[in-house]
Parts: sequence; C-alpha cells; structure tokens
Amino acid sequence: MVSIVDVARHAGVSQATVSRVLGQKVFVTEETRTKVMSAVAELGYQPSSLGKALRAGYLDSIAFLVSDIEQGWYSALAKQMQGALQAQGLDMLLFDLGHSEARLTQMLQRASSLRLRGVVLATSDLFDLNVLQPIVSNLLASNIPVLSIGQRFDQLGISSILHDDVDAGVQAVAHFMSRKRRRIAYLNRISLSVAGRQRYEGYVAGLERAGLCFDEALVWGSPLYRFEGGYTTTLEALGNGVRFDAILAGTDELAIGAISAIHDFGLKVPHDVAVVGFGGLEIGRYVTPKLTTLSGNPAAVAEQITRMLFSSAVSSASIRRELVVRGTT
Amino acid sequence: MVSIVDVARHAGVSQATVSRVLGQKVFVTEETRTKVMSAVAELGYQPSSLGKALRAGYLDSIAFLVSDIEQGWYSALAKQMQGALQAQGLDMLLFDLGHSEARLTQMLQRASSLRLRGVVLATSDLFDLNVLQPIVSNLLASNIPVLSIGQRFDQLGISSILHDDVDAGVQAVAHFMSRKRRRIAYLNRISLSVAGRQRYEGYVAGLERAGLCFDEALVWGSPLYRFEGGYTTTLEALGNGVRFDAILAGTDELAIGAISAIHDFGLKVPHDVAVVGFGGLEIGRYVTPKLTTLSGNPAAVAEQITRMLFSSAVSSASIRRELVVRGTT
DNA sequence: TTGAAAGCGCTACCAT
DNA sequence: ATGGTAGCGCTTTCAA
Repeated sequence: MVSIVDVARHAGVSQATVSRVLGQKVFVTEETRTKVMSAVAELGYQPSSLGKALRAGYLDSIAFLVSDIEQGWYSALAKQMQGALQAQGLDMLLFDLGHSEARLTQMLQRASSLRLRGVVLATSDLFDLNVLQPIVSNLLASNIPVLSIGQRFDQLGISSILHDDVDAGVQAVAHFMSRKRRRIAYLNRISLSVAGRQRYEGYVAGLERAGLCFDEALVWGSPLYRFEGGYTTTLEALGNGVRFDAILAGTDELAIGAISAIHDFGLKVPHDVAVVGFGGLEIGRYVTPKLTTLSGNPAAVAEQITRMLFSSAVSSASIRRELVVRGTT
Repeated sequence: MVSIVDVARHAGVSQATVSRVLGQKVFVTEETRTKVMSAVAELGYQPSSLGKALRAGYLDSIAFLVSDIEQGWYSALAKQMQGALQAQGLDMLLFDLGHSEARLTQMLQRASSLRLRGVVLATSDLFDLNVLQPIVSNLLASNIPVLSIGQRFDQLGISSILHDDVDAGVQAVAHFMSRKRRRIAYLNRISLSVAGRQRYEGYVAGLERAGLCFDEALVWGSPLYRFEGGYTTTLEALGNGVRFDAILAGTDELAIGAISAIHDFGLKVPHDVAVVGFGGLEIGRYVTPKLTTLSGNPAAVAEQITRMLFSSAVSSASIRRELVVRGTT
C-alpha cells in the first residue's frame, strides 16, 4: 500500500506538505501543489481513512441499527438515510437487530469500539432500560450521540423522532366510523412494541370518543411480524368465530397479510371487512384493493435525523401521520 | 477515552501484557490475567477497533453495494448477509447505489480507502467495464477481494454468484404453455440490466422451443423499476391495444405492479392474463391471487458469499431457480 | 510557505 | 511469562 510518505518522497516534499495539499485547507504554493498532485497520480495514492480516523479519534461513519431491514419502513428509511448521510461525507454501518436485545447491546458496544460518529437506533421493540442505560451512557460519555427513531428514550437522555401514533389510531377509528364500521379489531404486537402500544392507545381512545365499547376479543396482540403475522393471526380469529367488520393493522405488511387471510376465508375487502395499515409503503398502492393507510415519511425522518443527530439539545420530534384513503375502506 | 496504556498502568503491567490478555492467544499467569481484567472492568476500557485496524492494515468490515435496498430481493439478501458476516466477526457497510455508476465508483474507492476486508457488489445493472476495470484492479491489488452477485464480471477477474436466469425464463414459458397461453409478454429492463437480458434470453429460447413466434410488441423493455414500473408499463400496453394472455415479469415487484394494472383495466388474473415473477419474495404469498414466481434463495446466496469472498479461486456459482406455482397462473 | 516530529491505540517482534 | 519498543498512516502543533 502506498502511503503518504511515499508520495512525499516522490514529490520531494515533506509528509506535512502532502497532507496540507490534500487537506485543501491551508495555503500552498501552486508549484508544490502540482508537484504533490502529480506524485499522487503517478503512485495511485489513496489516503487511508484508518490513519485519519485514528488521528482524529473517530471514523466518519454512523451506525444504523434497525429491528428488521426486510420491513418496508426500515428499508425505505435506510435508503433515505444513506443519501442524507452521504451528503455529509458519512458512511453507514447497517446492523440488523432481528428484534434481539443481545444483538442490540453487542452492536452498541461495537459502535463504541469503532469510535463512530453517531448511532441511529430505529426500532420500536421494547428493551430493558437497565441493560441499555450503562451502554448508552458510555456512548454519550465518549461523545457519540445516539438518536432513537420510533420510540422515546427520555430516561437515557437521547433525542427521538417518531410519528404521532396515538393521533393516527384515533384518526383510523374515526374513519372506520364514517364507513359505518362498529366491530373494529386491532392487529399488532402490543406488549413487545412501543409503537404497537401507542397505536393501541389511539385505537382505544378512538373507540371511546366514538362511543363504541371495547371488546377484548377484537384485540389481537400477536407477537408475529410482517405478512405472515397478519395472515395467521387474522385467519385464527376468523377460524375461532370472532366477528368483525374492520381491522386496524399495525403495519402495512400486517394489513396485507390480514387481507390475504380474509380472502382465503371467503370474505371480501372492504365489503365484509375494511382494513387500514400503518406506513404508507409503496406496495400498498399496488395490492387489490389498494390499501388505506396512515402515511409515514421516511424522507422527512431521514432529514430530521441528520439535523438532530449532531445537535446537542435533547428533544423529541413528532411527525403527524396522514390518513391516505384508498380501496380497503 | 481510556486506552490500553491506562489499563496497563492501572494493573501495574506492561501494555504488551494487556494486549496479550485481551488477545487470549498467548499464555499468561492466572494472576496477571485477573489483575488486567479487573483493571479493564474498573476503567471501563473498550479496545479501539481503529488502533487494531491501523496496525493490522484492515478494518474488520466488508462493503455491501446494492443497486436498491428497497427492492425485496436486496433487503432480504442484506439481512442474510448481516447474519452470515456477524458469525465471522465482520461488520457490514451498506451502500445504496441508486442505480448510479458514479456512486458505484465512488463507493468502491471508499472501500479501498477504508481498507475493508472485502466488497460484495449486488446489482445487475449494466456498467462500463472501462470505468470499473482500474478501480477493481486497484482493489484486488490491495488484497481486497470483490465478489459480484447477480452478474458475471469475468473480465475483471472476480468471482460471481447468480441464479440461472436463462433456464428460469425457459421454465416460465413452458409453464405458460401448459396453461395454454400463447401471447406471452416480457416485462423488464433489458438494455440496462444484465439479469434482464438473461431472463429475456430465456424467454426467447422458451418461445422458440415452444414453437411460438416472437412478437416485438410483447417485449416491454421499460427502464422503470419496482411496483410502479410494472404498473405503468402494463397499463400503457393495455391502453395501446396490445393483446396478451400472459406476462413474464422480471421481478416480483414488477409482477405485482402489472397485476394491479390489469385489475385497474378491468381484466382478471389469471383468467385473462397469467403472470409469473422472479424472486420468490414473501409478499408474493400474500397478494391476491397469490403470485407464481421463480424462486430466489437469499440464504443460500449469503452463505455462498461468505464462502467465496475469501477464497482466492476465481469462479462463478449458479443457483437454479425453481418455479413456485401459485394463483396467478 | 514548508519541515520535523509527536502521538492517536494497537500488536508483534525482540529481549529478558 | 513479561517488558520495551517500533511502527501502521495520518494530522497538527511548533520552528524555521
């Protein structure tokens, strides 16, 4: 590997001068500049980010920890983040947590050991604060900011960005009411997901506001994810003789799984059962019927992330979800 | 930041001894070991991967370059990769190329500058070999292996892993024949995508083998991607009065977009038009009707990647696609 | 404007 | 079994 000393020797200048030329900050004679640049070109020199990082004390990368990259919301967010970060000259280390707390703590330590510039934690899974506390404190003490997407971690002293899911839940129920639906089921993880709880809270508040009575049998807090979770949970309810005319599903994927189960059971969407999802994923516009959903905004979130990650103020940003009415309601 | 010298001082041993204890390779007295370990614990010492990397000459990370992380195939692959790499103690830098050659070259240089352990390039977009050649050579010369997923780059001297798309195309056409379809359209990027070309080749070979005549009007080489590409392209063909009774779509996403367009146009799948996709994504099992597809195997590919990336032999692995017959045919 | 040199944190070599 | 130390590639003082 050709290093900066080789370039210096080749150009007949000092190492420091090469560094200055490449750093483009300080003034250098046009003559030495050309000398150095041609040496760089001739030797095919590529500066080592490692040397720079060791010297600087940190690597120009941030960690993006995500509960499940296969979920459309997270892959959309990852893409937006990648773009936003690149504009700032930062690389992105992606860590898929697979909903595991052990993985999370491991990856957080990794971030610390790599002296990253920051950590973005995007998961609404529930974690043990006592486990996270010391690790996050460590990170913050090492001047590595941590930002949470999808749930607040105020006790850990970090900022967060989320959608207003309680409001969204209320909106959804009101919309079902306008469609004359009265037996509205809630399909989502609840005990293990903070977002699941928020949406559930909105659901309950919405029922109350509408004067509907709460029915335990219509709350499906299955621990499963994605299409399959929506499918099996809904099919099970149908098989058990539970009756309902609407489903508020915690993600678009759960919603699509639910719709599939409803069809397989021989019922029609939205005639027999109306369905609303969360996320506003692109897929929702291409299933039949098209999915009504509470929009999410990955671009806005990514943009907020880059703004908030390096701001020392601890705060919590909330983004409103808009109801996008399509064919399933 | 507490470093190894602090630990050494605190434990009353030399820096080298601390390193040895932590490296766990060499023999150390139980006594010194405990001394060191307790110093580590007391100081909350975390080894810097940066120091290690500079010393070793490389960072324990690999770059995963992907044309579009939002496409289901790539996010599934990313997830599998993450798991497989972690088992080897490697981190994964994710770079979303957004189908841009400029981004690709930039990211490849970045990999070199970061002294990564390897680069996995997962895209079937077409690139200018003359542009890639010097950069890849550089990488290989620096002992950074490069592996291609989804297309061969034999001229660049790197290994590749792909599915057998020609065979898959032939399988699809034969399957359409068994369903009595004669006017089979091909929907996919062709001129800009190597996989698109392979699948097209299989399509043409399949038609020939079946004795069907090729019809230019049934080849929709639109440059668009994902659901939207499938939707607009198909709707346009329908609007133009093109008639067909089957579509071979280059990805599951294109297929689902096409199905949506067919419905919106007032036709039925599979009654009027049968559809086959590529990829075997989970979503295909939850749309209505369920999608017939040529399976892909992200787990198998990820496993191959970890095997082939560090093997010096240059080779090309091909994985057969299996036709998964479901409701759209 | 340029050069010399220290030092970021680590491992591995050479002594002891 | 342990200690001393060089050196990975870089930036940034301090001097000239």
